[in-house]
Amino acid sequence: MNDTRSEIVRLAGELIRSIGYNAFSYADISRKLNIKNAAIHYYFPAKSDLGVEVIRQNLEAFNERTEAWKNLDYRQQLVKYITMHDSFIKKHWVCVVGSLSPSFDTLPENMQKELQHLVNTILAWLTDLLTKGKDNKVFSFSETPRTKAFIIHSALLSSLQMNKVLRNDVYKSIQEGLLNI
Amino acid sequence: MNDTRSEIVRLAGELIRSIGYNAFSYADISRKLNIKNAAIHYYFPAKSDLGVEVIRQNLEAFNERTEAWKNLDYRQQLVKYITMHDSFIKKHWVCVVGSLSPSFDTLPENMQKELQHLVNTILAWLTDLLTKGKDNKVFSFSETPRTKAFIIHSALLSSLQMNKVLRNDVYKSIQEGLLNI
DNA sequence: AAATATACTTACTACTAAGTAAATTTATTA
DNA sequence: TAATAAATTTACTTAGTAGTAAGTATATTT
Repeated sequence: MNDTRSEIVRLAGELIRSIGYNAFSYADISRKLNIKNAAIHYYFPAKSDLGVEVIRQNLEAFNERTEAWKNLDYRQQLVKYITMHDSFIKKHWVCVVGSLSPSFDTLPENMQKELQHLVNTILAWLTDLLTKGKDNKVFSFSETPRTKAFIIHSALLSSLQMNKVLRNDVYKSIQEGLLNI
Repeated sequence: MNDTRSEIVRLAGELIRSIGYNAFSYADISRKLNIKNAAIHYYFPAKSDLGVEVIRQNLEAFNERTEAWKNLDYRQQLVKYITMHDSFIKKHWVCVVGSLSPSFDTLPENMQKELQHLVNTILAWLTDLLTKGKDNKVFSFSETPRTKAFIIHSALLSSLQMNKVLRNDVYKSIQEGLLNI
């Protein structure tokens, strides 16, 4: 993987997190990299190919992280998950899932499939963690682990969105609330 | 307010909830209403004027509803709030806030202001309800009412987004989890 | 050294978007 | 009924957008 290609993907990722998939154009990327529009089409013939690659790399990064956390205790793993996107706050970014989900029906099919795959992977990992943590009395909550996973994931994802709109303390305060299990 | 105008706003609202503000065009609306593009510009010179009106009407509708609920007991009011968007599920719609927030930075300034106003109103109402319910021992939770309001609002909003992506039981299951306070 | 593949640029097509000015039809009022 | 105002169409501009075909310079392989 050469430099230009990975820079394109990196920038596309930033653009998706900050303004969304439909709002960015190949011109946004080519301008910043000092290349021509067509150079991006050389690596990613269709915009959706670039979109798929951003999602794919996000999934890869998630799998690498959770793998790296696997020897931590359950509570520490939950903390890692919940603080995973702390650096997004001052940039006013949302996560890839939070960015793409509301406009899901406008996305090309290959991106829809990849996004579903990403969401399922995240929810499966979190459900598994909550199951083990509950069984071992590390966590205590009344919902099923899967429901609790939905709630935690949803609240986190949308706290990044609220951070864009309100620019206040929502994110920090939701985090504290979620850790309280 | 004449018929054409209100039909334009109604359709714009549907489009925002289903595909988002940036993804819909005046052509989508004019096609369905059998009018010309320019007729929409007569009522809403700029697309952002139409966007503002959709948000404004959403706020108005919220205020009317909460006003209508005010004689119900606290728990019933919470149920009303949490089930407010049940009809969106089979249409795969998200709420206006959930649709516009991720692309907040691409929105024109007048829409940003109106959206902030809407979110603040919702959170203020919900915080107030949770405060009163907690004080009267109707609800029991350990977070502050404001934090709890953030969590409930966030989880709900993003469960609609997840419903678009996963098309399964996320929404119902989050609802049940949230009512359990 | 010749042939070939890689990484682009140039220059374009086809299309869609928001927005506007002027003309025309439809409804309301004097 | 004439004058006026409201609602809309016609016809257009401007400014993008994704995508493509053909060419070129630079490496890499034979």
